[in-house]
Amino acid sequence: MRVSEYFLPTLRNDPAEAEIVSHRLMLRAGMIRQESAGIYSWLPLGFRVLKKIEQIVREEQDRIGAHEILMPTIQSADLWRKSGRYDDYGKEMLRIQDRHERDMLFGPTNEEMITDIFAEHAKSYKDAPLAMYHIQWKFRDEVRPRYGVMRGREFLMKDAYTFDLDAESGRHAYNKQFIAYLRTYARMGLTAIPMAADTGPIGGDLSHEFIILAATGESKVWCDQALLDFDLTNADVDLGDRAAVQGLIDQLTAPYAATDEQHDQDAFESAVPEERRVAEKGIEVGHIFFFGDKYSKPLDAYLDTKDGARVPVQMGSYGVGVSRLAGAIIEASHDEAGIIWPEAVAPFKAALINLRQGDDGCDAVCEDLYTKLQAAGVEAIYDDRDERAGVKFSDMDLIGAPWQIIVGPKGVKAGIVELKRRADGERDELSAEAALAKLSA
RNA sequence: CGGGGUGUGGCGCAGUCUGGUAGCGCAUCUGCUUUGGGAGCAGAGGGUCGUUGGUUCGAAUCCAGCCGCCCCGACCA
Repeated sequence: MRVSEYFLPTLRNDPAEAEIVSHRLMLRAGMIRQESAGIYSWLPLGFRVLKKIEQIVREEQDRIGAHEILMPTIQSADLWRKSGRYDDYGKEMLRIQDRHERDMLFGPTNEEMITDIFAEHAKSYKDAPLAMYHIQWKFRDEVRPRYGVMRGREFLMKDAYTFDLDAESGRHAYNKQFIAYLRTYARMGLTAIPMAADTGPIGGDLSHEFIILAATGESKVWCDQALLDFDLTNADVDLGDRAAVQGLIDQLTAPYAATDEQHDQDAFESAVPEERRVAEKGIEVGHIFFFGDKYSKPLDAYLDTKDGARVPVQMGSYGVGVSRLAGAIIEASHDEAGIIWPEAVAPFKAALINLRQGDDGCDAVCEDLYTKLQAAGVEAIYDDRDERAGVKFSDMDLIGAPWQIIVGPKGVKAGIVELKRRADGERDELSAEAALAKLSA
């Protein structure tokens, strides 16, 4: 992408309304624009990141056998009256009427709808187990939206739902999601800690939330360092083997982990040796629930068993705040100059900086490199604007591509370019070919 | 929902107390000079001062209502 042809409205000053760092940086980097309280447009740069995050979430859901669907944002009130949540949900639910004065709502979540979908077609034990998910915009009319996309009213969420014949099988579905969640966050360069959680208004008896560590996080967390050291991406477990999966879950839930509400300092100190005690702040980026027949009974989702009985399907639901993650990742990874994207979610892997636009030598090297980067499949943003070096450095640091290739007149004469790693500022001087080879590797 | 703040060109702000017809920095456009960390000079364009009503010869400024947005708390992906 050429910056000269892109829509990248970076800001030099912090917008007054943005308090926390991710909100400030997202606005300054031209990722989002606020439309009203808690509602944002995603501009080209931000949208690229959102899509990257979404894709990782999608791949990990697919990997555990969940099927992607897409349900509407607008739902009928009748469905919610059946579950009783039309009244229970309160003012957080945005209620609307269509032209026939039928009660509708902008979905805050989709348990009712998907249960209804499942119930219509699934009739026997042969139809379970089943897992489906969608990635769709939700609306929750928060009392106080804040912190940019971290607590928006309209937000993008992945919500998955599992359907099983019995609780044991349901537990296995829950466990697979648990593993998928940890893998999802790990792939984004995040350390996520699973915490036993309250089930809240969704109900049920088994629930975990996933918290990523960030100094600016909202909640305090205490846990055993062992949880941070555990490398799940290397844990090669057969997802079909219930006992093996349960073993892994037991291993991941055994160490101490708690947020403010449940934290018990004495228990923490007796359970965790001093050198392994972690007390930090975090951001909730996912929440999973197993709630059995809470929705299947009222919405009439029953399955015939082999021996002719009729049982309510056992369900779980699993949410990931996709748009929130964009902010959360920035909270976890930035410096004074701007965002430092983990490679997996970076809008561009490399920023090609031409320090002397219009200089024949610099232009030639940059154009050649840009073409070759594209050919090699390296997502690059080429700052080809007629701007001073300082402006380009600042903007490219701000938008946070993991790598910068800096091409200046002196280097061009000597046959070298500079490769700078955004995270730590480390620079290498090398030939353009070598830089290309390193980035394509 | 309680408490506190705020609204003035795209962004950041001054002006409001003490009423006299809108200003600064950055950004934008033009020209020249510059060119490895947000350049210099010269010129130009851009604002119903959130909104409605009131007071007044005259309102960004005073008064009243409404709206938007932000922060703190209680509540949440």
